[in-house]
Amino acid sequence: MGRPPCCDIVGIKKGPWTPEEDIILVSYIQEHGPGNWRSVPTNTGLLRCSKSCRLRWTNYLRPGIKRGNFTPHEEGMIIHLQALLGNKWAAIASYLPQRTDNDIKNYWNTHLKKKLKKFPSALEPHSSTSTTDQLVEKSNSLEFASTSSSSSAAAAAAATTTTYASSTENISRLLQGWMRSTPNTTKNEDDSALILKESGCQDRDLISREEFESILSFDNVNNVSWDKSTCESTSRGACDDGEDKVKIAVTPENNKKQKADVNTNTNKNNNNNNNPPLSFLEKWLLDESSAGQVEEMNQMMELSSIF
DNA sequence: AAAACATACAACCGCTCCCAA
DNA sequence: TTTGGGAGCGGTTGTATGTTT
Repeated sequence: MGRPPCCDIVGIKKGPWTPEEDIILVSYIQEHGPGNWRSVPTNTGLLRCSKSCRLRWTNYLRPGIKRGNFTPHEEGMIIHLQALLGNKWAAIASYLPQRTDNDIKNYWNTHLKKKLKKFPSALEPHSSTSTTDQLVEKSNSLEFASTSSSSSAAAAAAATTTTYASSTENISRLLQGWMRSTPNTTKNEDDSALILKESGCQDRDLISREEFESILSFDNVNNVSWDKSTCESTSRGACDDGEDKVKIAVTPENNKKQKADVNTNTNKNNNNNNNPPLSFLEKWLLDESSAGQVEEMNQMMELSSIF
């Protein structure tokens, strides 16, 4: 005689979440933090089961979730990680922290499975050797590049965003303020420079104000603003007021710290998700053709649809 | 213009795992 | 050691939206 599933309880609401429910859930988590999902419905008055609340948070409302099209590099990562790990979507998602396991799973089922059926060569192994540091460097720079290149796609997506979607974006914006005030977020200028470096910025790179702010705000740097003093201290460079651009410079100290942080994150990932050793992944991650291969596949797909 | 079909993705369901009592 | 409950994961479904006929 087991108890009935929580979702079978009479009075529990199912189906799409309303903006009002989202706000209630977000404000509750803002106050108490995620976790103890069992108590969320009773404490908030939401007519949802705990599972539904957790799912809504992790797959949709959680800050830092990247929406919109997957980049060729992300595609490549998913394809290779799927080949390596199988349908372990949570484990795969740990390598793509901005994507949810649900998103990756959906993308695999709707896009990649079909593509791979047509072009199984995308799974062929590639060889290369390099250090873990190089892996991280490349991974980060690819991430940065994809963020920039996907801006037009993001803009297009934003143009077609529904009223409801807009409201969830507003919730996300509210959450950014919360994230900045939570512990363990990056707070000082050294860390800001580090984030810029981690985002793929090189010494003396000239990046736009938009990029500068998006990189830093995404990584929860407190009170990032676009003024000369911030630019100078944050990026160890200088604002070009006329051009609205900032010159990035990264000190050797930051490189040192980056290594330490990267190691911490790597260990964390491995501990939490039983991920495979990095040495295997670095082989293909560092392979330039990994992303290119997917692009090539996309081109072939386009051609095949024409003929 | 409308119906039929295809696609994308949010959400649900059922199962397993983990942990505390 | 066993057991019950909570959390997390992967598979699947339902529905909204877009595209084609």
